[in-house]
Amino acid sequence: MPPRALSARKTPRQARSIETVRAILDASIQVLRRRGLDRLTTTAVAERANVSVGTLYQYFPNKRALLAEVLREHLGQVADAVVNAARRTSGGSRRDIVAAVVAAFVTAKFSDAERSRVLYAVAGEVGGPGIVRAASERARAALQQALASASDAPRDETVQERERVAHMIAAMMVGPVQEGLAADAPAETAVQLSRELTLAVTGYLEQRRLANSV
Amino acid sequence: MPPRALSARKTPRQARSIETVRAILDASIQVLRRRGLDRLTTTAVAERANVSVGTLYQYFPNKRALLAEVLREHLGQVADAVVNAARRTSGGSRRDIVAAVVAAFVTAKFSDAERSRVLYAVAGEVGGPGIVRAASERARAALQQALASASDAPRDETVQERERVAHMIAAMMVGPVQEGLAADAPAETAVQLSRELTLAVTGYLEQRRLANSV
Amino acid sequence: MPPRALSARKTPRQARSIETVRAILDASIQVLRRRGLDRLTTTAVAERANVSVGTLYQYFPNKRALLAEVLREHLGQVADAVVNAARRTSGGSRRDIVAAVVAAFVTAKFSDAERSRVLYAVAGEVGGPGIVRAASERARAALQQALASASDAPRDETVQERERVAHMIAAMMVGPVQEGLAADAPAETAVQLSRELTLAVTGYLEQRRLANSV
Amino acid sequence: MPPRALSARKTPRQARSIETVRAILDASIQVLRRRGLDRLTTTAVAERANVSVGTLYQYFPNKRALLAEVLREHLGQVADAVVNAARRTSGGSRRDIVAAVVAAFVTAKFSDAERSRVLYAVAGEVGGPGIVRAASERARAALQQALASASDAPRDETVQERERVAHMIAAMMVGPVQEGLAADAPAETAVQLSRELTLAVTGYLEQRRLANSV
DNA sequence: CATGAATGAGTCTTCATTCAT
DNA sequence: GATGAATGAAGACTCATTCAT
Repeated sequence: MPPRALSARKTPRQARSIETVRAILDASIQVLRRRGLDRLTTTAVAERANVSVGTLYQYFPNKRALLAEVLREHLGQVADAVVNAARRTSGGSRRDIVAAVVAAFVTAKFSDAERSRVLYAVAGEVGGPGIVRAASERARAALQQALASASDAPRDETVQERERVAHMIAAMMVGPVQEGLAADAPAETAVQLSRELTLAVTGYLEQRRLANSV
Repeated sequence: MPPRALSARKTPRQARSIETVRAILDASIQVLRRRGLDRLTTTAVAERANVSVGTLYQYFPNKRALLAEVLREHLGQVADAVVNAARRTSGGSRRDIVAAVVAAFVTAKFSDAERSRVLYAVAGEVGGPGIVRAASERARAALQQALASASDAPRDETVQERERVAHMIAAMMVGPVQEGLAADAPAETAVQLSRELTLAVTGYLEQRRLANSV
Repeated sequence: MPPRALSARKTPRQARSIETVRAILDASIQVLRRRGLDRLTTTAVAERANVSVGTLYQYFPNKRALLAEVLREHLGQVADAVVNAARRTSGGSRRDIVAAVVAAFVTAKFSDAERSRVLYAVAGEVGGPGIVRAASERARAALQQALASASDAPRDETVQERERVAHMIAAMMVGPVQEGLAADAPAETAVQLSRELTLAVTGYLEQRRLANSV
Repeated sequence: MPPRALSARKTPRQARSIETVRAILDASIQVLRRRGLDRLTTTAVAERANVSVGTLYQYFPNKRALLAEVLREHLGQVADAVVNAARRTSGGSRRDIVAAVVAAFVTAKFSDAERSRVLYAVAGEVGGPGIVRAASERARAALQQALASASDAPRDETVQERERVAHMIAAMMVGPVQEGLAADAPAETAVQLSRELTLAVTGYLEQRRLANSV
């Protein structure tokens, strides 16, 4: 695997190294919080992580790679949550699957709301969209599989349709969650949001069934 | 780019001035396309607009205000389209209203897909979220009013519920459209997307009715 | 007289022109007051004078010439006051001459204290020292002549000595007045200052006599 | 140059750093000499100091702070000289104190005449007057104390009067020295100047005594 | 491996000055 | 003569990245 611009320069093996990388990653989010993306400097990140800039560059080839990693990690966790929910409910009713996935997504995003919020800008950066796509692709695949295995899955659906549906569902959740995060909404919003989103997704599936059965 | 005034420095009155501002605004999008947000320089914009940097600064107090205006204009047009669709179908069935609004939103976004795409990063910038909120607020209000006046509007819905619903619908559309734009999808996608989104929104309303009538 | 960088571009003959130049000169001082020398722009001056920049450049070849004129005018008035005082008291006692000259200088400087204060920075600019020298030269010459004609003038003083003395006296007044202006001192300070300065100058002359008579 | 911090960004601890700061400070004066204040650019200073602009900004937050430091250093040295002279002659006759202080001031100013000269413009800048005041305040305090302790100090003088006198003396010296520096005068002038100033100051004290004893 | 001083290309922004109307 | 939009050279300042210690 040749070194690429957006991947880490070296995979840390030592415990010490792992801690350092952890500190840098966390510090990045702190700085993102306090100063915003366009005033995030590598020096500021290093300072907050209590390491020198040189050390930062020991683990990340450049600033973009650092931010990419931060984003990747966050989205990875969110995707993990969704994948787990999908697997856990696999074989259940479509409504149960949907409810679980929606709840997992919303919870993951709101568990560290500020982080999710500040990372929004990073997602728009160069390379960001690709990372977003990768994560959502993974989530989508799990969701698609779960829905296909649902006890009440429609038998006559093509793979292509299933893909499209899973895509839609994954995408549908993004906007409302983003807006919920942007508002100064507490945990209460999250619950509210889960319910509404579940209704929306369930309703979408229902409408599709009706439309197809005509 | 430190936070500063986001409004224009001088409102152009002369025909000549209007053309100049137009050129600058358009050039900004060109540069956004070719170089991306983080390599967008005021000099590059001025050059592409065939004016001097000085002239650019005659109309915009700083770079951020310029980008804010570009975003504001774009979102304004989208909001206009949605508002018109909502007004046009006001009094009709909820399904018709939804179909019209969804179609208007998708069409507006896809009519200049590249512009929509590149502006995504700008929306994440400082100040961007506020502009996004302003536009979506306008769209949401129109949608809410139209739904309230729908021939099949539920009588027992509170204003608060109506607001929440309109909010959800407006937010639901964002993700799928954004993803559709990110893909190299042609006009075909837009049609597809409209249909699916209409199903989703209609389904959402339907589910809410069922849930409330229990 | 060929056009030089620091002189006005054209001597205004018309009443209208004179008013305009007056307005520009006054506006310069206003701007100096409100924004300070390094934030004084030709546009700001023109605006405050209610003329266009173009008009300003009709009367002054460049910014430096404008500021030079402002300084020249101010120092000219001060020099005039001193010259008049010297002439008026010519033939009187040295003490009377000194008292009159000191009072004239202090009064002229304090009559528009703020103007004197803001012009201090201008005097340090390129060309400023020359203008200062010209004005003080004129004042010094008058003072020298008056002292030479004093009823109690020492008979055995060489021209060179007289020149040196007049120089010293003129220079001695500068520091205390400058400092008085820098403080937020009211008119009271001016009176105080005149007295002290008169003592100092008189004392200086007295000491010189004693020294010479030894 | 908007008003900002006038103090150093980072206090140099390393020997290397101290040298660097020294080089920058000296280079500033060189540039002031060759190009004058208004053509002094941070780049030019950095170049002459053989460092990069970045390094300059590592030690000074902005251009103004740099110039302020240059001025502060110069005036500090002058004040030191005066303070030392005052302390050294403390307890002696007023004439001796005055002679020593005047000589110290003139010598300090003339020892690097060009530097003194070019710094004149800097003193007029925003922030300059404050620095000047601070230095002269220190000098004045020392002078006041020395005069109070003089063997021939008037017993009936109030503290307020003593303050005023010291103020006057400190201020009186400024003008003649400034003018002496502006002329292309060599060391000879300095001697001449010291003598005349001593006469003036002594005369001032004498006149005050006469005035008070009436 | 860590450090952090040094680098300097790259940006934004200002403003004196011109000149077509 | 007056206007003020346009110009663009110039300058302050930042910050990702390197590398000698």
